[in-house]
Amino acid sequence: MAGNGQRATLRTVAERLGISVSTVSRALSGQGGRYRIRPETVGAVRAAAADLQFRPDPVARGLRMRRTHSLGLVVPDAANPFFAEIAASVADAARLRGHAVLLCDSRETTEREAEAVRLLMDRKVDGLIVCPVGLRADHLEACRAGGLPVVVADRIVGSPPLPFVAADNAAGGRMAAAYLVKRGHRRIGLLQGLPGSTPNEERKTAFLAELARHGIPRRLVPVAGEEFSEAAGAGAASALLDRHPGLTALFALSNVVAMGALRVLAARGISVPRDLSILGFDDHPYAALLATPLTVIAQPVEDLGRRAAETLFDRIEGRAPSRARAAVRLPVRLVERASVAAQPPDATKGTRP
Amino acid sequence: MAGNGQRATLRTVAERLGISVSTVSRALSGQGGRYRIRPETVGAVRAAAADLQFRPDPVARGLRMRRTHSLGLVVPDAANPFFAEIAASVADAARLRGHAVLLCDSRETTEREAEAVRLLMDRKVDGLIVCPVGLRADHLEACRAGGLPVVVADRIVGSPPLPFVAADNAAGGRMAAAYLVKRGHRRIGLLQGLPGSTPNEERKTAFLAELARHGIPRRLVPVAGEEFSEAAGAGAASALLDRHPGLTALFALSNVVAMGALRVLAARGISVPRDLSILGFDDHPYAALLATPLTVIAQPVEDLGRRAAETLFDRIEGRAPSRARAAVRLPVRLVERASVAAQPPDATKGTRP
DNA sequence: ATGGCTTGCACAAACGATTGTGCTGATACA
DNA sequence: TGTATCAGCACAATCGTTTGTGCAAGCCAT
Repeated sequence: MAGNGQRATLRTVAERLGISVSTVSRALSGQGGRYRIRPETVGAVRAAAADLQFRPDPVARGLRMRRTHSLGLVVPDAANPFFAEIAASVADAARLRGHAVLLCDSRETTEREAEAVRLLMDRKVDGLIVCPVGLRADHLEACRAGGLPVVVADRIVGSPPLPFVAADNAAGGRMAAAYLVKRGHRRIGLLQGLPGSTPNEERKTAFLAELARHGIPRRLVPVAGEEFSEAAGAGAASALLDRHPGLTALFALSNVVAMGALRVLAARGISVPRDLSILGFDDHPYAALLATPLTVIAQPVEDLGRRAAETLFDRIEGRAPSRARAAVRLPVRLVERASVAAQPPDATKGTRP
Repeated sequence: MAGNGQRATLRTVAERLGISVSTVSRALSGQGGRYRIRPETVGAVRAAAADLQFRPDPVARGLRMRRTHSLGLVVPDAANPFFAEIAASVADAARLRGHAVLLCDSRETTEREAEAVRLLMDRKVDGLIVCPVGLRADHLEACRAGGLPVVVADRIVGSPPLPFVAADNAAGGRMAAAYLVKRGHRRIGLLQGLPGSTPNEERKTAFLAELARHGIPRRLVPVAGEEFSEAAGAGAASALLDRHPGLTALFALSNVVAMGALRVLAARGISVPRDLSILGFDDHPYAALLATPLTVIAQPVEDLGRRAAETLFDRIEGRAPSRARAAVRLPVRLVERASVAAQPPDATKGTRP
């Protein structure tokens, strides 16, 4: 071991052995056979490289190869447990492949997201995983056009859709409706997230359709909410409570929306599930420890990140043509806790809420 | 605008103007004055660059300049709300400086942490923010020795300590003790995290000292727990409850430890704070919505990340010599909710628990 | 002995930026 | 007229890799 301060480069190794850099490069990259390097030479190179603790410089390699072995991850809010878990699982998947993860937080704005995408493209990441904020996807389409593999997670954007990994939102919506009905609820309010976004529309549409199948037409189901945020969830809950006092249950289309609702219920002294039942979309680590353990439709968040990374690697490594459409749907499941009460069948069935 | 598919390089710009790359480089980097480039030339270069949408390649620049304008962030668990929020604030601070953030998750093991540090050093990050897992810090000392700026956050490691940004743990310990005593508690158990780690020792020492000042000697304060994890917190809570049934309050030294304790209390049907009071270290977004809104010693988590990034940039940009010791302490505060009951003064005062 | 084939490696050109050092023409000055 | 000075730019090396091609030496066959 020759720890002479400076980092070893190919040249260091080559000079020590009195051979050329190209030979060293080929010997180390396993191209010894293809380029007819003598096995003894390869052995000597390996030994010298190990001895000098040679590690190829990813920056130089990136310049030459136009591949940086890194990928970009853009999330709307890195502090949100949902995206934090996605980040964790993406980081893990990337590590296994020897890739680095460049993390950007779009702070829930499309401008920041576009800026992040530009930054990451400039940095020559090999691929991009984006949990898009909103509805437009020009900047993402541009990546695809530029030949940069992109996979979106959670939400689906673009037409035709960009390759995506998402939860089976429709199934979740149906399960939610069926469950609430089974528990005897018929006057149900819907706390939605961002209207027009895929998770919102898929969940909402399936939910309303399933309610309709059970004899509750959609005009009897009040809907409120304008985005996926705690504040919007609180606002939506307040609005619904004020305008439709007869509701017995609320279905919140995301974890933060549910949390916003819980805060206003707590503030108003409304007891869950005695006075009002709540069903949420998205689980989170502390849902079971809440004042009322929250019953939820849980997404497999960790899988979401892992599958997104795998889908991306398929494209990066050319196993899937980058023009191919990937469409991965992950199953959701109902986690029954205590926030949805069994509602005694009542006479007001079908009453306009 | 000439969108001819390929990205513009310095050469593209130079050729369009019929001048050399070096002139273009200097004109764009504001070195026009130092190198006596004619102002009209500079203007023409700027215009052409804008027209061609030239953006310098960070990879090539990184190779030449040995500065990548990126920084590494290593956390023990990216999905933990505490570290997720640190990640979010670091990402934001980095964005403001035009730096990218490379995120690594050490999964709470020192080996992974060392591996991550190696990866990041290889990638030539300009600096490193590490939330260390454990007690040893050889790999971090090695960075410092190698001239790579390092700042540790949350925990303090190394001797002499690496530059750090941490909460005022001792003050937190004192506040906790004083508060519990003020509420009438005298038989108190301590649920610790990783023994030997700085947050743990600072919090514990100050807590026990303050209790002693109030006439509760440390031999009367049972301590359990071996690491900062929910499982360990649960185990420690079980052990304390079994061996010291007379306790009226528990002080948990981290958020996850408190959560573990809450789970066993819930499982055992012990009501908080009626049967037992709980005080936690670390706030989190949903603490107020828990079955019993948790009273905590809150750390300014966002500041922790931001200050760590700022401290790092000071070193990267040479404002602080990298041999200088940075030692930033951030104030903590008591957030009073409902998990600590006022304990009636009792006759068993001083009784061995 | 000579031509051709293989073996085993070296040379050099990229990749795209930065930067020290020339080099040329014009002006100024003696 | 000769030369010193300066403006204004070009040339080329460099960072550390990868990779197409060239080129000697050895071997075989004729």
